Amino acid sequence: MKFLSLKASHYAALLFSKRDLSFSSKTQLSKPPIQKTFFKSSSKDGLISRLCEDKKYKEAIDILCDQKRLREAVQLLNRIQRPSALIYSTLLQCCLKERDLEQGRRVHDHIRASGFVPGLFIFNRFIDMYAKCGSLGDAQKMFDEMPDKDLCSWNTMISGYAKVGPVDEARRLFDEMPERDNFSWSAMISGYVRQDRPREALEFYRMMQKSQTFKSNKFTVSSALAASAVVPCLRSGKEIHGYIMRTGLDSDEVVWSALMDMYGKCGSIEEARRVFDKMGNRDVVSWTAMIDRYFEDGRREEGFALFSELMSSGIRPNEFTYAGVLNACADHAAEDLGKQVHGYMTRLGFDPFSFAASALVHMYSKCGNIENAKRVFKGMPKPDLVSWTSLIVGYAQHGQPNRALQIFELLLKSGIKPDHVTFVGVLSACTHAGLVDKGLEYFSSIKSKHKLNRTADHYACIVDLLARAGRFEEAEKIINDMPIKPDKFLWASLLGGCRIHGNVELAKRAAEALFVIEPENPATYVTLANIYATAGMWSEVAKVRKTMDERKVVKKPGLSWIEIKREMHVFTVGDMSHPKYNVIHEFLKKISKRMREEGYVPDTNFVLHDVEEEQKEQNLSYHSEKLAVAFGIISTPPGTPVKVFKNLRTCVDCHTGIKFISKLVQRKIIVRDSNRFHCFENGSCSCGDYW
DNA sequence: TTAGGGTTAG
Repeated sequence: MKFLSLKASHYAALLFSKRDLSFSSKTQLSKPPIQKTFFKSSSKDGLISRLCEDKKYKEAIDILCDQKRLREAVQLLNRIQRPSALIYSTLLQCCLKERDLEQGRRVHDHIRASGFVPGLFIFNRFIDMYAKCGSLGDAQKMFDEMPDKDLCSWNTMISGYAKVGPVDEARRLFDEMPERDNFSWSAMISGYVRQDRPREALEFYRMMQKSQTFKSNKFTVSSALAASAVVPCLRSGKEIHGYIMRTGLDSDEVVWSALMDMYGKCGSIEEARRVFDKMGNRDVVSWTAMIDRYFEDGRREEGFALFSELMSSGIRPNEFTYAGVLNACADHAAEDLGKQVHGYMTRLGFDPFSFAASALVHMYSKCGNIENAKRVFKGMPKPDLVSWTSLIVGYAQHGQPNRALQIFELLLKSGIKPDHVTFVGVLSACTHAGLVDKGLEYFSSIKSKHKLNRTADHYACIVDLLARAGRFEEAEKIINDMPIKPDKFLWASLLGGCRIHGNVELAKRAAEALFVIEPENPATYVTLANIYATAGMWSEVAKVRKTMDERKVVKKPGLSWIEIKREMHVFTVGDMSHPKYNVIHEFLKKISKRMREEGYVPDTNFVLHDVEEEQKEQNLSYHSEKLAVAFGIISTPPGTPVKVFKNLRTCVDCHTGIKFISKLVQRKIIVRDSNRFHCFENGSCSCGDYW
């Protein structure tokens, strides 16, 4: 399972941070400008009852809706003799906003029972509410029942089918429409964008441009820019930019944001920044988009610096902002910074129902602080599927796979339906626990019990599980019978299993498949060579190395990093550039001697080169995770846990070595590698040597 | 007095 994916650009950022290791002083976040808390407003019950006594129901309903007390607001209907259209409209709008279909239906029932005859306006509100609450059937029924339809009814239907439902159905309606206007066109374009069909969105945009009757406006260009960003297509984005400048649409801030975001997503980050700098009215969306584009581009320092600037600008961050920054913290395992962001969120107030809260669970989970992840999760009034899944994955990767499975069972009891990502977490928990048969059961339940389609990820997980356990025949049967094409993750898992069990023949097949899919990935060559090396097949090792040279494949450098006092220290294999290198080296030399006395024997199988044993041992002692662990130990007081992060999987020898180190120095050593967490304590590891 | 746009996670 892909856990920590570092793109080439991320490497650049990490390597850059070797020279300038700390988050710059600008990144030290300043004091928050606003002190305000959501969900702590004093109860307005007294006022509401007074208003009801005075029969001022509309005002009472307004307050209840404002406080998200929709159920009570709808209940008030029973006390009103003849509710006005305005009251129904307010309630429907609130149902729509809260996506509360149940209350929406209750309003509908009330209208039917009361004999109120809805006009066009209320009909349109109903269509909108039903469609956006996900009940397209009801929306369609209302639409068909309407005695008269206006352009707005048609547009509401189109925007509801295109937004949440099948966009092709919206297209059918669009074609059937007696007349169209700008709303109809923009609803279609944005619908295609939302349904992840950006090329068709652009096609629609061009069709509109070509038609003489309709002119593009700020709505259609923003959607078209979003479509260009998703493709991504810089050329069409630039074309739209030109159109915007020619037609004066650049007076709108949303258009500017869309423009900036498009440049960022099309890889022109500098151009995005130029647009951002030129913007007259930057709002929280434009700030958030710019910050996220930096993170996406691996420019962590700039992203955090801009976030810090936002915090002092007086503009209040929203859940998108928090989610973006927290995810960057999660990716870079920057827990201290993540905690700081959490502190700001608590002080400024954040919606515990929102995905900012789930981003917190994710951040703590991925940084290995499962206790905090659990604490945040427990504080959520209604944890969403993402939070549940984050916690499951967190436990799975943190050496408590059985706990992960317990959480999954609790999720099922809560009534929330798991999706395919949840099952990736569940299957990976089984893998980490070595629960092969249990994993097979879950795998089969995805389709039979939960009625979900099994994805390539699920197949990769199950093959991983079987291959690690050495059950290659079953793994091969699943591969042969699967209805979808095996992907690179599946073959890589199989190859990994072959490495553990020294299955040379199957390894060759898996590697061949990988060479077709991604000939540029050095990991395949390295693993295959290691399998040959373990089997003593040195001529084959040489062949693999030759192929690597011919195809100009370069081995991905192993990187480990450690955060000490909010400063990031990055190490590569045999790294001598760190200012404290001498002390680190001295420490490693001394501890190696004590490790041998305790019975440690270096495992030299996993060194690619066919060199003398002694030299191989030398190479191993310089692996980046050992350097980072050593630096962590010498830089912190005795007893402090050491937390190290690695971009690749940890090697067998380092794994054994760190077990010894944890015992000798009496420290808890946590290593997050590209696949999971290893928690070393007193000579053993939480993964139970299963990774 | 209804319908259309930009930031988003496991």
